[in-house]
Amino acid sequence: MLSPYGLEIVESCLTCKLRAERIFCDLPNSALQAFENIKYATAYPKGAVLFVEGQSPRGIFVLCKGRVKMSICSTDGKTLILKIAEPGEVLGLSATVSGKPYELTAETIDPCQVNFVKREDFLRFLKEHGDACFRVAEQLSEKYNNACHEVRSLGLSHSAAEKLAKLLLEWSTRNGETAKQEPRLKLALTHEEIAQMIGTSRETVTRLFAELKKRQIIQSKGSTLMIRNKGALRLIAGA
Amino acid sequence: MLSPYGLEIVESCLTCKLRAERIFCDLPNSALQAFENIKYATAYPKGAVLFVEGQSPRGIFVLCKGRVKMSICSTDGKTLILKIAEPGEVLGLSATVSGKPYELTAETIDPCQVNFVKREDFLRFLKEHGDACFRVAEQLSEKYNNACHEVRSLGLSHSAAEKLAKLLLEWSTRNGETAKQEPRLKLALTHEEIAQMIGTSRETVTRLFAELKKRQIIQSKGSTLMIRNKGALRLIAGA
DNA sequence: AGCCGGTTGTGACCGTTATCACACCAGGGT
DNA sequence: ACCCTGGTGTGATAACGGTCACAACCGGCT
Repeated sequence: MLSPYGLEIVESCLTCKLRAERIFCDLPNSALQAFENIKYATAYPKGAVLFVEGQSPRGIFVLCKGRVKMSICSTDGKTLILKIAEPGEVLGLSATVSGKPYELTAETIDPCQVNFVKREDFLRFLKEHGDACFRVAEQLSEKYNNACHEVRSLGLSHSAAEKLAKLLLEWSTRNGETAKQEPRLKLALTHEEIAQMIGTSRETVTRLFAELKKRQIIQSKGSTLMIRNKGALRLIAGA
Repeated sequence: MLSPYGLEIVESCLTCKLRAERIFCDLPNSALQAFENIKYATAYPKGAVLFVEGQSPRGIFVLCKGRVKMSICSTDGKTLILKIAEPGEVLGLSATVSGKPYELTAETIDPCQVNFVKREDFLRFLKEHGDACFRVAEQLSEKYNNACHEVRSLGLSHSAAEKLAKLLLEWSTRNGETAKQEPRLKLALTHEEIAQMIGTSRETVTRLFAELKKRQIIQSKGSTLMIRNKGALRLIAGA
């Protein structure tokens, strides 16, 4: 079957082939069946806003397909991207558990498939399924861990160069490029967005990239970026 | 009874008078009894290190009395204080749940009473007590929320002045001084430590305080600080 | 009293980076 | 071909804040 935004919808969690790899989805069948009954399978186009920071929590969004930009934003319009969520992640979890407002804004950057669960339903589900509750704790730990990394990067770096280098190195540890001498990665974000990820200005990012290219540390063709000198990059990252 | 560091030890969680006010301690009696059996009541002097970031998790530390400084630290020795933990908080929780290394360092800044629970015991306890598991999720949400605030402050502020103003305003919302026109607060930290909380240098903090005093926004006698112009402070904080 | 360590105050200097202001260059639509 | 829009390169300028270097201060100790 084909959905609105050119997505093939996975109808049921029970038959989802991606289950085993995911932290949250991989539950015993009884719990999964219960989950099945309270979830709403939905799809969003690129650029859709799932929730906005400050809203009181309506429920959780389990991301099945596509990527979602998680950000905070100041009164004067400056935006900071905390992370790009990947399939398998549960969005809005901490707010839904605690009842406090969403602390982030979630905006799709691909067409996305999402399972939504209303807050009351979800809380009831947790009370009834202890094992799911533990998974939630695990997911929250994961998120906390992430946030700590962000704090470390933002708070302990001396320069924008350091933060950019850290980001590139982190990206290069994905997609099985970890071990490679000269890892490649797809630059899926604009300079503006990268700037928002490391808390600096767009111009600075552009200049830093130019600098890195001049020093032969990176190289790019099209949207593919190749790290030619991992050592030098690590040096800049301050480790 | 009197303990090593001049602390009066609360022997049992079951009779602890502080229970009701605390998020984690307030559990049904059956769970609390089980908790009682696996916890070790311990006491630490001021300056003791409960755990260090990067260590693999030995277990959780429930803080009953005293304050604990939670910080991260870079390779070159720079320190960033994320928060000062107060009684009732559970330290090392996310690492213990996920099994990943502690992401923070915990150091007592008062004589402290702490209930320690070994990781295996704690995980078993969680499996057997669904309601406790939910409390853990709540605590983790709380911590995540905190971390997000830290990220916001570090990442979206334009200046050190802004961050300091935010910190002072946050402090002033404690101790029931919230509503007051000219809230007072005890300055329990040195300029150095304040600097580490907002990710700036000690000298900058000193200069900022001088500036604020000159502009009659704050006033201090001894270790007591009085906010004389909340409006102006809020303006500096950018809200 | 005198000495000490830790803390606070202050000046000078200089690097990093935000900001503004453009030029430039795709790609898409008409 | 044209324009537009959104992304990218690059210079000039100013300010914020880190760092170094001291002086001043304030307990506590002997």
